[in-house]
Order: sequence, then structure tokens, then C-alpha cells
Amino acid sequence: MARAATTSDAFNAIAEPQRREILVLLRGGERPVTELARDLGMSQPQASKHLRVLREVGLVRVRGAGKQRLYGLDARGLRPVHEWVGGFERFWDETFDRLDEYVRNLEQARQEEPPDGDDR
Amino acid sequence: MARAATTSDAFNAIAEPQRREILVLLRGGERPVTELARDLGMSQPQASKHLRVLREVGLVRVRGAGKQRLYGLDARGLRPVHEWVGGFERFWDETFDRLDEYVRNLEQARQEEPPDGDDR
DNA sequence: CTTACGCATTCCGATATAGGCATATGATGA
DNA sequence: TCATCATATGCCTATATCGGAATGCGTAAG
Repeated sequence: MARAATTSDAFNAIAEPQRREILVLLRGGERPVTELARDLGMSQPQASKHLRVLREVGLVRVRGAGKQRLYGLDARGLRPVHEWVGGFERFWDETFDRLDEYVRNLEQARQEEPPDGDDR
Repeated sequence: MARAATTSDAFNAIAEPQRREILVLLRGGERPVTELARDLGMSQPQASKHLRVLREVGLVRVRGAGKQRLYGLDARGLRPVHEWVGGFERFWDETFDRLDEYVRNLEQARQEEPPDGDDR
């Protein structure tokens, strides 16, 4: 097979640094493509392509305003991401204490019984 | 140029569904590679490769235990992700009200002054 | 030392980008 | 209708995976 499609969900959409920058800019309000491209130092076609990905996963919305197309943030798609990552919150600080403890117990168990009793 | 490297940061690491599954499994404690591969229905080499990526971005840690290598979660790298996404929290519900309001103001402004004063 | 087991790595092929460039499309205005 | 501005798309190249299959390597056991 091949590589997985990155265009399919919010996780992949925000994996791209430039797309993250676009989203951050859009927090300040709607913006036309050219302005986004200029502010982020990328070409207009690139901006359009990134915006297309963001639109396909539902993170931005477009609105025609005369000749321009104003892109606006739709952050609802970020909520599942936030929740998924949040599921690890209690491990951020705890992880290493638990690991150390685990290791310590294991070492101790090995010292007590002669080199034989292997777990599993 | 080419595609951005996915191996470089946590955002890219968790963009892969299988890697997310690995992380979820590891919340339950340390696990050897073969067990992860079996539980997730993937080949052992694939599991090793995903684990390598996760290790390179610092989301998992390895520990040799006899013939086995136990992988454990190190969720600290997820914290920046959580914080970045959290920066959009106040837009999750607000976005569309603001948009509607914005549009309404714009329409109104256009009706008041004759077709001329265009912003920007 | 040889075998067996667990895991990592390498080689390979297919594919999906990211980016640049040129161009098509759409809407606006003369 | 034609020219112009703002965007979107198509084409092309280089690259970076993801996945599979085979193999290398380290540790433990006979």
C-alpha cells in the first residue's frame, strides 16, 4: 500500500506547520487568501491549497465577498483533537514517577529471588 | 520541494491513526512490541516502525527486559499539542455567532452608504 | 556454539503530498 | 464584451512516508 491520506481529518490537517499558522491568523477574524499568503510568506497557490485542505476537514469556511473570498475559522473540528489529547493529561506529570516505581519494584523482585523467576 | 517530515514533532506523530492507537494502549502500562502488534492487528515490523517514530519525537520510551523491549508512554510531548489546540477553545462554540454578526454588520453598512465604500 | 525467540532494520514499491509555475475560473468594473 | 483583480486548479518534480517481505542482531536457552 502507500501512505495514508493527510487530507482526511483534523489531526492530519494540523500536522502541517503552515496550516497551523493559518488557523492562528484566522483567530483574528476573516481574511482573504492573498493577505494570508503575504503574512505567512507563502505563494498564493500554496495558501489556496492549504486552505482547501483545511476546508475539506471543516476547519475553515469560505464566504464570497465581492471579488474576494474571506476565509474564517471553524474551530469545532479541533474539539475532538483536544479531547483525545486531553485523555493523556493525567500522564503528563505522572508518567515518570510511575515508571521509576515500576522499575524499582522489578529490580527488587529480582534481587530477592535467585536469577530464575522471570515474569510473563 | 517535497512533503514535510512527519517524524519530526508530536503533531505529525499523532496524525497517524495507528500511532494514536499505540499511545492509547500504552496508557494501560508498558508493553512489548509483539503484543502491541497483535492487539492492533499490524505486523511486527510496522509496529516497530511506528514505535520508532514515537520514540524519536519522545512520546514513548523503551526499556530492555530480557529478550523483550518494553515500550512505555511518555505523554509530556503531548502537552504542547494540547495547549496549542486549547488556544482555540473559545472559538468552538462562539465561531458561528460571531460570523453571523460580522456578516450582518457588513450587510447593514453596505445598505447605508451607496455602493462605494469598500473596506481594504 | 548452535538454536530459538523478540525486535529492529533494510530493501522495495505505490502513493500522496508540498511547492513552484502556468493557467483556468469568477467576479467586478470600464 | 473586454480588461483586471483575486483565487482556484492542473501539471510536474522531489521526497517522505506506509506497508510488506526478508534479513540482521542481541539475548537467552540447550
